[in-house]
Amino acid sequence: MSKAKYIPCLLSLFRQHGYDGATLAKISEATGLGKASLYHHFPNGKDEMVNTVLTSLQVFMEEQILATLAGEGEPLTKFERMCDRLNYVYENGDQPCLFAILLMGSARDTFHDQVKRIFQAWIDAMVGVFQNAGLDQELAKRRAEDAAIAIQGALILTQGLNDPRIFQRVINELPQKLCS
Amino acid sequence: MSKAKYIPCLLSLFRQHGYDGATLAKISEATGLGKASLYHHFPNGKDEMVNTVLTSLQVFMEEQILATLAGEGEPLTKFERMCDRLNYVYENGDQPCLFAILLMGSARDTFHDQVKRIFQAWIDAMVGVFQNAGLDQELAKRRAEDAAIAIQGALILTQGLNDPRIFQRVINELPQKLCS
DNA sequence: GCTAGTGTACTGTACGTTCGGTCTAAGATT
DNA sequence: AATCTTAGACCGAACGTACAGTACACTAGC
Repeated sequence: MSKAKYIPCLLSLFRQHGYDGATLAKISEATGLGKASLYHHFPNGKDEMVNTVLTSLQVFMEEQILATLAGEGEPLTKFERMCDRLNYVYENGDQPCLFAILLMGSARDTFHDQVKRIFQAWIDAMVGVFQNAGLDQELAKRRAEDAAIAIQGALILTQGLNDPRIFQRVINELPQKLCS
Repeated sequence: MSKAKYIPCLLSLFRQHGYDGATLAKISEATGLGKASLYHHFPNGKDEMVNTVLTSLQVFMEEQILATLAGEGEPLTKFERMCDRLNYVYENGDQPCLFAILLMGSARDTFHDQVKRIFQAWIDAMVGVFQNAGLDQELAKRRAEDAAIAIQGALILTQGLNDPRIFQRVINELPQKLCS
């Protein structure tokens, strides 16, 4: 499955231009592959490219974040690790969230279900941490949602104001905030 | 300026389909105007339609939210009013934020500056409230940013999970949270 | 000689935009 | 009062372009 080779490039393109803005011409230029080659690797076209990237992000989350949250350790340590990994995917706030992008373009219908599952799994994993720490279910759910809200909101505002310091501040403060 | 007549319809379309997804064909169908008639009202095409909607949202914010924040009254009352107005524009969380949509499509470059100004003005207005209440500048800025983050993040998560209760909870809790 | 991968040239479609014009209603002219 | 003029709202049909996607012959490496 040599598709993996093109994931970073595709991710970057979809984040920069959105689903509709990332045309096959741009993808062809960025990957260095002719259209025919793109369709050789991704027979189902653009949607398959997005799906591949989306799945790789899902795997990253499961292996790097959900696994940590579900594993052994202090809640604070887990959330620090989570924020470190989020900081890595979003490149210190320089990159927008592909999930949000897909939710806001014409491809919403196609990918909404998958995005929903990813969001839900992430929140559920955080809820687990809070419940293990003794919080009741309602409070655990609220805190987990608030964490996701803070990350997503920070990414939007960082994009809107063109100021990565906003994302960095949120990422730095979040672990403490969640454990207080 | 009969353009105003079509703003609600256009806003709805751009929020539902995004900039690229809202094609002239769909706009024509939704407004009941032929494509050529659309160009009679908006000689500069789609960009002018977006700009008209964007400007009307800016005016709404200035008149309904920024004016309140800058006026007389208790901070808590001001933020309650702000959240009430936000709840109205976003239709209880059913509608996504047009600013975020424009930041994430292929039209980012065209509208980024205007969106940035709107975000900045909103945050500045909130900073003013906090400073009037005696908070130092740094803390005021952080809290104002956190408010915007909470709103934007809640909208994303509400869209992603298809659960307006998330937005409603954030809107309900926000005024108290900002004043504590 | 087979196969994964590629380049070129092409297809049909859907896009934003423009053209040329009709219809209506209100004012002005006779 | 009847006719002419004008301006704005409107629209069907078409334009050129750029899109996603395809056909097919070719090549390099096994």
